[in-house]
Amino acid sequence: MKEDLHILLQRALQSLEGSLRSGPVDPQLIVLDRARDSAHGDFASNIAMRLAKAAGKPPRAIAEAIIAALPASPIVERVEVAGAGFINFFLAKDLYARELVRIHEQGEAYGRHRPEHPRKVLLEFVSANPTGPMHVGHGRQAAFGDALGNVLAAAGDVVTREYYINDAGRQTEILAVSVWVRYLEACGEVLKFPENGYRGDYIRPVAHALHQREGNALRHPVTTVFEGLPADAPEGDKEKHIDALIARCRTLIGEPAWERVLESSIAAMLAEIRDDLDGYGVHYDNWISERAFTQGGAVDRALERLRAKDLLYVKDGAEWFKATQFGDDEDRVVVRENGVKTYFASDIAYHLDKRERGFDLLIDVLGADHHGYVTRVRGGLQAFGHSGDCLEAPLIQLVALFRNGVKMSMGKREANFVTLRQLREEVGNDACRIFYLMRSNDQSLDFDLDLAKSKSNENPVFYVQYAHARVASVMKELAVRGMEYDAENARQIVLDRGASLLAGPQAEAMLSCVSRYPEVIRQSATQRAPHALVHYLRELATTLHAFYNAERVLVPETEIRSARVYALLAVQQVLRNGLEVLGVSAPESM
RNA sequence: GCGCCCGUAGCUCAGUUGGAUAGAGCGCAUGGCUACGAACCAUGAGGUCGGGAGUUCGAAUCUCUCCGGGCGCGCCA
Repeated sequence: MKEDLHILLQRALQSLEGSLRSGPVDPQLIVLDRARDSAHGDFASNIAMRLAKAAGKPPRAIAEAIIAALPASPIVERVEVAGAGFINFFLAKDLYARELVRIHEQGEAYGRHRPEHPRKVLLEFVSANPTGPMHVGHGRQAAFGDALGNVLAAAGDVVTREYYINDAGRQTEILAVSVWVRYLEACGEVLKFPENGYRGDYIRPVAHALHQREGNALRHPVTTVFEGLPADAPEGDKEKHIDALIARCRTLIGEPAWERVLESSIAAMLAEIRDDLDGYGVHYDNWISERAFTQGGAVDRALERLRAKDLLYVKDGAEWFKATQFGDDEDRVVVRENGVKTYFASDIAYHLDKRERGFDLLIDVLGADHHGYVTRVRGGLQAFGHSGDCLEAPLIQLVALFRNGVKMSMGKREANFVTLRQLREEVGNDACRIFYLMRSNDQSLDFDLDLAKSKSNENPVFYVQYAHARVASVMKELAVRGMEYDAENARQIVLDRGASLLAGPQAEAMLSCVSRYPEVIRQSATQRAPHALVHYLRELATTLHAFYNAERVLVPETEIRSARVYALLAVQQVLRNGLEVLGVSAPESM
């Protein structure tokens, strides 16, 4: 609807190029918005005001000229100049009724855009370390990433979802040693658990499984294990302590056994994460293992290329990347003094690989605490000649969980924290997702458990789902009463007399709102803002509820009934499409 | 100290390529079920858009500055 109008405006401006003294007008410049006040018509454009300065003419004069140059079209009833130079479009009355027909014809595809040359987008999100279960912060990232992927796909991008498994590096070694220490306990040893280990209960089953497989083969007396290690916190340094413990473990049990512990621990954590995401309805196209990626030599090759470009140098025994050349605050280490490559090194290679796989746009959904990291990764891409713009990193602000009005602690190394699974089981997937998605990603979120569970009106999921179910209920009632509804017949009635049959403030508001859906999808994609869709769906549900309360649907008059049912089914379709994009179910009854 | 995010109605928040009278939900007040689901609807009260300055036809939106809150600033990931 909006696109048709946009084309008319473009044509008008093209024909005026000479007289406006402003040269060709970039179509991007043409802003066309829904009028907030119906007195201003259906759509309004401020293009005349934007051109006024360059053209050296008053906005209203330009507006008049544009209107005069506007090609005749059946969709436009009349056009006015208003205010400082707004061009207000009043559309043909039957246009909204015709849009209903379009919704019925396109069904699930309504609102989806099909550009000629779709972008290839790589969307990486969650990528939580496989060192424990996902927490409520990951839940927000998962909901956002998944919905954003759906929104982009609906807007016409080809989206690939990827999970990068951080299964290399120190954190996984800490995981393995945590499992081993719990294993020692399972063997009957009594000891003090390291401060910097993963102390969560989820470690214990992994340790018990290890005990079942290995028996006491990896058991060593506590005195041997801790003999001569640097002191743990609070007296000593917990980092030094755990690193020494890792080294001790590897010596005592041997490298082959260490590898078994490491791999089985990671596999167990990863299985739980995949299971969690699966249960949450989040599915990936690719799972990329950092270890496999590194072992394939990709990181070494990337570093070699950087050396060849003279973008690495050695200082203090470590090798550094000249990140400052690309806007970072300081240069960054890629190879540590001990010869081990940093996570950043593999991330450079990984992002380079994404581009070399042919993706136009890379999106990393990150927790807000990673914001300082983005510049250097972008710098890595720029070092290989890629534009910095090809990487975007929407930051997801923190989630604070409240129960009974009390904020709950969330550290992964703490014994007790609320997992995503617990949250889902407590409040349900749908409420969970909507709650996460209704706020802008750069707004921190207080997740009130009691509120999400209470089925109160403050949780819009019920409101929107109820609107959807309500239409289903009307259809059931129609059948119960034995009333006639023929879709083809209704279509013809709406095409012929839709504007008059669906008149009245509530019907008009509903029809106008439902026709906005394609615009909302586009805007939501452009702004990387799934929450805009949540707000829209709530608004659409409002117009449906208002219409339902104002007008009786199942009336004896066939034409009126058909038109109203036809309209409700169209709104229901759009609600379903929108909920689908958000990853929320659209129930027939509640 | 530096960087990023946030500050809008009593509460939680929408509103960013600058546009017409700043919106929604909750809460509060009042009203609506003997006909399709009242998990709903209708009406109303409620604002110096954190403060100040600037840019211009026009600023919640852009710039500067100050205040307040959150998060980062590792040879961790």
